[in-house]
Amino acid sequence: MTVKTEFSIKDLENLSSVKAHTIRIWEKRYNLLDPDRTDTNIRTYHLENLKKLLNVTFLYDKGYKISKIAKLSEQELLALVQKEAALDQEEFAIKALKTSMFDFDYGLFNRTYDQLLETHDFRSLFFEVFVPLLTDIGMLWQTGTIDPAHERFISELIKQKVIINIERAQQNFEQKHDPIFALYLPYEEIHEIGLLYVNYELISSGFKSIYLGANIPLDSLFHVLKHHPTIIFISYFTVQPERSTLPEYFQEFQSSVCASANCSLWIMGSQTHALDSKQLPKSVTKIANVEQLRSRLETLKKS
DNA sequence: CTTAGCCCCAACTAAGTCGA
DNA sequence: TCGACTTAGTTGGGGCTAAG
Repeated sequence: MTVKTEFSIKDLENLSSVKAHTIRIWEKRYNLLDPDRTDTNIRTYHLENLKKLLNVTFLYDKGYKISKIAKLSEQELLALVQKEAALDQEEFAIKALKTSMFDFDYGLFNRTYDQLLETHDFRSLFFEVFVPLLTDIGMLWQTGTIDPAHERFISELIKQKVIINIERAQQNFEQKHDPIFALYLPYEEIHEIGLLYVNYELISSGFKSIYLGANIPLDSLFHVLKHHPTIIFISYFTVQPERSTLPEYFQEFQSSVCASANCSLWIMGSQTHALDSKQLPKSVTKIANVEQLRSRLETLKKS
């Protein structure tokens, strides 16, 4: 069997569903393709032309203007196609994960997760799929579309995946950098996924961490500090402590936890977003997002 | 010689954008 | 918000060529 290497404009029309007329006008107006010609001026296309046209129509169907597509270089075109394809996959995965939530279907959840891992590392999976999923679920939960059992079910599964990845990172862990971090949640704070993910970031960046977990009163921190005087605490506030009591909380941290030692607390989470960094006590640092956390870790690595 | 397919050009239509 | 301009796709006509 011989492989077809030359195509007529009609072939391209059939393969791409773009009218031959339109292909000609795209060539004329935007120099989209540059086919060879026969002696009698008939267009003949190569496989490369076909591939390009299929990429162009893929983007075109996504709503990109033909004039914009035409301005892209070959590399830009390819990159954009890959990005859109990834978005497609992620959107599809989020739908599948929601379905798994409604059916309490572990199998579907795990299959979807494994599939995503073929094209994503855990970090991008977490941010491109899990975070949007959790945001959506937050909405559904507020509007009463789902009940708490669904929300718990999916959150626990996500938590498990973060934990598995922490464990994996711990297995070939070697502490490369100081200082040590201690992670905890304050009283009544129920959202643990964010903090777990922070733990994952720390360990995979070569920092040692002590994961204290939920419902940790401030005086427990004091005891940790006795063993590790240079430790940095990280906490994640999404519902607790309440915004109005935050200054009080920081005050108490300052006076009862780090009375004599020099210590610091990094705070993350939605409850902290409105805080003004300048008004915080000097031992307390607000970290707006994981991006900022990573750049701080980079700085620590260098020192 | 007819027919089908391709070429190019010009004109039309529809939708979107812009500026007074 | 209204008319002018821009963008993009379609339609049609006239001409050329190859095949039946």
